[in-house]
Formats: sequence, structure tokens, C-alpha cells
Amino acid sequence: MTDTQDLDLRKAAILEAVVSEYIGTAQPVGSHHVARAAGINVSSATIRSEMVALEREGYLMQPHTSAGRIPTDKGYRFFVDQLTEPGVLGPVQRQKVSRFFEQVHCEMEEMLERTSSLLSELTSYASVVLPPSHEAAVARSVQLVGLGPRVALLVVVLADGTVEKRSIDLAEEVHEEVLAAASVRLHAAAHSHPLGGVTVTAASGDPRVDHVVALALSALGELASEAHDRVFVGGPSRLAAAFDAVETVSAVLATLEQQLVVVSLLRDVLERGLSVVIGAEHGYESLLSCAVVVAPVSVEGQPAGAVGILGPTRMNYPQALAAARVVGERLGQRLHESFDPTAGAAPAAEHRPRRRARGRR
Amino acid sequence: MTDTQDLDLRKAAILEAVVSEYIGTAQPVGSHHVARAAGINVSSATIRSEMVALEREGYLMQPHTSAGRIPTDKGYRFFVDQLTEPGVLGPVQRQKVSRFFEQVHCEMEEMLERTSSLLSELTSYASVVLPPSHEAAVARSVQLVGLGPRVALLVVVLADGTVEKRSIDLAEEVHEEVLAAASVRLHAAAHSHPLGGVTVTAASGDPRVDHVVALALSALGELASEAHDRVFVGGPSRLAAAFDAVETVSAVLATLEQQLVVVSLLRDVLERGLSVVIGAEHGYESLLSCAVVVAPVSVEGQPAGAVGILGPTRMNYPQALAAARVVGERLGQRLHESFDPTAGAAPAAEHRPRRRARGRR
DNA sequence: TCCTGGCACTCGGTACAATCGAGTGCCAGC
DNA sequence: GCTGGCACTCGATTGTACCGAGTGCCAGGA
Repeated sequence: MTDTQDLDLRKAAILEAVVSEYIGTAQPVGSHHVARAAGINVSSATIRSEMVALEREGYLMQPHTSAGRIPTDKGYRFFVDQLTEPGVLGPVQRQKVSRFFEQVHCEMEEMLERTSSLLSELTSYASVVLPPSHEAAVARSVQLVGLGPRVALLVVVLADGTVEKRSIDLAEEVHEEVLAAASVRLHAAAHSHPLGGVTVTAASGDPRVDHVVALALSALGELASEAHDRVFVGGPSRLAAAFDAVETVSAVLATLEQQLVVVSLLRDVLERGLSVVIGAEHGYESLLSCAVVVAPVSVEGQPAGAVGILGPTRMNYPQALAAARVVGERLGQRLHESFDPTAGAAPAAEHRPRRRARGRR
Repeated sequence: MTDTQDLDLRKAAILEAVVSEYIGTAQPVGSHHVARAAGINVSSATIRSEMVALEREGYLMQPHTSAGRIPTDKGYRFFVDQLTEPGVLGPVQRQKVSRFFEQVHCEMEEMLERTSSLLSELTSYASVVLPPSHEAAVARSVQLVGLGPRVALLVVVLADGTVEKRSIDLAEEVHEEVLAAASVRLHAAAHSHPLGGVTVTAASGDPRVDHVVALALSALGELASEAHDRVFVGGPSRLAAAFDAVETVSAVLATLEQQLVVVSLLRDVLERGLSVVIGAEHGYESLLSCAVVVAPVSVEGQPAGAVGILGPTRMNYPQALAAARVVGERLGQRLHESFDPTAGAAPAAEHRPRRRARGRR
């Protein structure tokens, strides 16, 4: 009964009209408006009866009798899945993207941060950028630096230019030389290895060194698994404009402040292979009135984080999908060019990426 | 005429009553309410005539005839300067602060970030934490790490545990050994020197090394001056609750997103030696309806950043002042204990800091 | 059978008046 | 110089009427 897959063609057209108009106006849409919409050639009366059916099937709802209809989450879902293809960015936006990726030249973090701003600017919603996981990242350098007599800092430089660190409590006082020796051993063991899989086989002659190395290794392990719980959130201020109830804004922002929640939301979406999550589809109560559009970022086919857009459920899906996809793709290329050691390093202004052409015209 | 300094005692009492009540209720305050307030022993009629005077002198205003009065920026200013002393934190809050500083144990950035959350939680406003400037920071380690054939990363570890980095474009391909040699020279030159004042005197034998060193030095200089344009903003979601117009929220958040603006605002306030800035007193139009409370953070008497609270002009100043002051002070101590090399490093759970006692009971 | 125009009905939004009440300014009197 | 009293203002609330967008239903026509 609720077989979703195919709504009768006319119903689909009506649903599309309702969603499109509601996205634009934020006002409940009445049968007359739908009748006037392009591609609909039946009277408003007919549309009314169809709308009753759509409502019964859960695609639409009425805020109150004698008002127009607004889409339900299910309605949006159908719209996104069946009625709309990715959409294309406008020329202005496309230019913004191009210019951005031509000009940006900086550390990883700053790049992600700015990408996040870009995405937010393109769509007028908040955006989220999830950095590549460190599990697979290759260490370029590992170093122990003494901070105090009993505190050392483990500094790891990854191939992508990221630097991670962690302070280590050395229960007892440790000599500079011991630290240095440990640092050398660590560097040798970790260099060019993925962060997750560093081991030190043989013991050195000095048990004090071994002790420090062991401590550092466990810290390294923690880094590998933990450190990627960061996201870059862009343009939260635009959320205030997208909603009208101040409490909604407050609740959504509060959720966005909890990086952990955002990270797991994004990961979850990615794992489920989705690109859009609407309203209650994710489990977060505070984000009930939000939708999230996600696009993966990949470097040479390997997953390397994601970009996301967070807006009201009545967001402009085609546009958001297009923006996320394009920015995700370009970001992947950019990461590849700038940071991947196998590539030609210094990024030139113009590079037509070698294609894996995807119906983008 | 507008001599501010002294309002007649009774006027001052009335002003105080109005401000206090308005801070609590956000409703215009009428003469009857004031008459009922503690410490006021005159009739509402008398108060009315005094209020007329206060309004004429610019301390109060009426949203419309036949409404109560609300304070102007000038009114708040007088309240803060003359009518209120710092205030004391409630026991619950004080406990939160203590527990926080006992438990927190992590890198600099995370500590600042969390401090920011703490401050926001204490006050229910947004908070801002300005990290210590790097100008004076002492380098613990300087390192060059090759990322690609023509790209190297300059990694600097500071005594406070901060790590800064900057990628360097080496116009031409550079050998690992050259990089290593340059790295060693840099480290020697920079170790234990303040970031701002690193120089390399003698040339090495190898011009290629010298070239790389020169590039790195200039990058180092940039780092010293630029890198501190960061702030940690906490609890922006609470702003949504503090204002009621959604556009205000949006404007304020947008301003908060521009780190640069926030940094210069804070620095400006610090330089002017103020601890409170109200409404139009700072020059930022978008923050017209905001007030900022700032407290310096100092480590052993040296300025080391600041903490700030950003809320509506009708914020609870005594509480905010107290919170900022206490957190700023504790943060300074904490930074000292954790990161200052001259101190006893490993921070134990209980340390009665040696005081510089300040009327805190 | 399905679509359509027509019709009665619903109900939120707006406009308007009446009322209420918190608050004011002014003034005569203590 | 303070106070109580009084007339007045004006936003907020309530009630009423009305408009109009929108609905559901139905009889008639392709």
C-alpha cells in the first residue's frame, strides 16, 4: 500500500509542484497554484482530489483545514529520489567555485575551513566539512619535544600536511637525550607508515628509551583513532535566516556545537550510501526540521572525508545537491594535487582534471 | 551638564532599580515597580519626576508614551561603573569552575576551547577566548618536513605546547638532505628564542641550504605576527536564546564568524583598559544590541590573551564580570602550571596556587 | 469512467471597535 | 519638596465581522 516506488504520473507532477513552490515561498500550496504550475493541465478540482490521496498516502499534510498543503518528510524524500536530478549550479556560483579553488593555497585545516565557508555561501545554508580520516594517513615525521621535565609533546606530521599532537605524561623525569633517542626510534618506525599500524619491533639497549617509546606508541594509537572527530562548520549564521522560530535556531545551533554528533551523523549518512537525509530520517530530535545533503570527497578513488549542507527540510535540494557534489569533487582533486605525494605537487592555476566524466555538462 | 560622574543619590538608586529589573524581566520598568524596589522610600510620583530627569539626561528611554522606561547604553554604563561591584559567583558556578580546572588536562587549543564552553555555560551568553600572542612565545622546536618534491612544511613547537605550521613553496626541487640540513640550522637558531626574533647569522657552506633557511625564516616571521588571529568562540547557540529577533541573531552570529573582527574588538577593549563595552561604544554596527565583558588573562603578570563574554546589552553585568574575572584568573594560573617551563610542570589535582590575593573570599 | 465547474463550508488573517490596565504628566495640598 | 489624586495615553487583549483562499462534495458532461 505504501509502495512509494511509483506514484501515478499525475500525482508525481502535483507533488513536485507542491514541493517546488513550497521551497520557494514557505507558504502552504493550494490547488489553484498547482493548477497554474507548468506541466499540469487539469483543473483545481481534480488536483484537490489527488491531493486528498497524496495526503492519505503521507506525502502531504495540511497545517489546518482550509489551508493549502505542505510536503511531509516522505514527500520531500520522493521529490529528491524520483523527481529531481542533481541540478546544475548557476554560472555565478560555478565561477565562485572555480575562482575559489584556483586561488586557495594554504594548510589543510584552513582549506577545509574555507571550503566550508564557500559551501555555505553558495547555498545560504550552514555547511559541514568532514576531514579525511587519519586511519590511513601516512606519517611524514614523528617527533618528541620536551615541554617540561615530565611532559613531552608527540608531534606527528602527516603526508597531507596535517599536524597532530598529543602531550605525554612521563611519570618520571626524563633526560633530553633519552627523549631524543626515543624520538629518533619513533621517527624511523613511523615514517611512511599509516598512523594506525606503527610498531616498534626490537628493543633498544636502554630501558628508559623503551619506556618512552612505548608511551608514545600508545599515544600514537589514540591519535590515529580519535583525532578525526573534528568537523568544520561554516555559516551557522545563515541558519538563523533559514528558520523563523528562534528556539529552532537555538536548538539546531546547540546540536551543531557538538562536533561528535555532527561527525557521527555524517558518517552514518555516508555509510548508508545516502546523499540526502530529511527530517526524522536521522535520529536526532533537535534536527527534526532540518535536512542534510552530503557528498563524499574522494582522492583518487579513496574516500577522504565529506562535505555536507545543513538547512531546513524545505531547502532547495537540487541546488544543494549540485553544490555539494561539485565542491566535494573539486575539493578531492585539490587535496590530491596539493598533498598527495605521488602527484606533481605544486598546484598550477589551470589543471583540467583527468576525467572520470560524470554527466556534468 | 552631562557630567555623569555623580547622579544625585536618589537618581542613582532609581537607575539601579530600573537596570536591575530590566535585566531580569526584559520588560520596560514603570514607576510603581521602582517604588516597590528595596532601598527606595519615595512614592511613585516622585520617581516619575526623577525618571523624567533621567530620561532628559540620557540614562533612560521610553519605547513609547505610557510605557515604562528602559536603560540606554549610557544608563548601563553608569550602572556598571558606579553602581555595581564585580559580584560573586554562586556556589554552584564556583564549583563548576573549580572542577573544570582540576580536571581539564589537554593541549592548549583544546583547553581554550573548553574554557570557552565553560564560560558560556556559566553565563548563558556566548563567550570568546583570545589565546596568548605568539610574539613573545619561545620556540621549543623548529623542523622542516618535506611534503612533496617542492613543498616543505615548517613545523614550530612553542613552549606553551602550541604547534604552528606553514607550508613553504620551494621554487625548485630540493633534496631531502638539504632540507634536513636547513632544518638543523633552523632548530639551532630558533630554539629557546621568541618567535619574533629569530635570525641566522653565519651562512652555511651550501647556498642551497641557505636559500631554504631564508625561505623558512621569512615564513617564521609571518607566523609570529599572523598566527594569533584566532579566537575560540563558545556557545553561539545561547545567543539565539538571548535575543528574540531572528535577524539580530543572524547579524550577531555573522559578525562572530569573522574572527578578525572579534579579535580586533577584544584587543581594542583590552588596550583601552576597559572591562565592559556596551552597545555603540565599540564601533560595530552589527553588535549594537550587544555588550562585551572582557577580562585579561595573565601568566605571572605577563598578558596572555583574554576571555570575553558577549551578550545582549541587557546582560547580567555583575555575574558576567565575576565569571570573566574568575575564569580569566584561573586560566592564567592553569596556563602557568601546565606550560610555563619555569614552573613545576606536571599539574597535580590539588595545587593551591600561590596567590596574589584579590578580594575573593 | 473520469474530469470539470459549481457550490456550500471552513477557518486563518485582517480590520475595527471596545475595553483594560500599566504607565505617564500634572497639580493641589500637606 | 514630597505625595496622593486625577485625567490622559497608548499598547495589549478581546470580540466581532468579514474577506478570501482553500477545501470537500456532487451533479453534469466528454
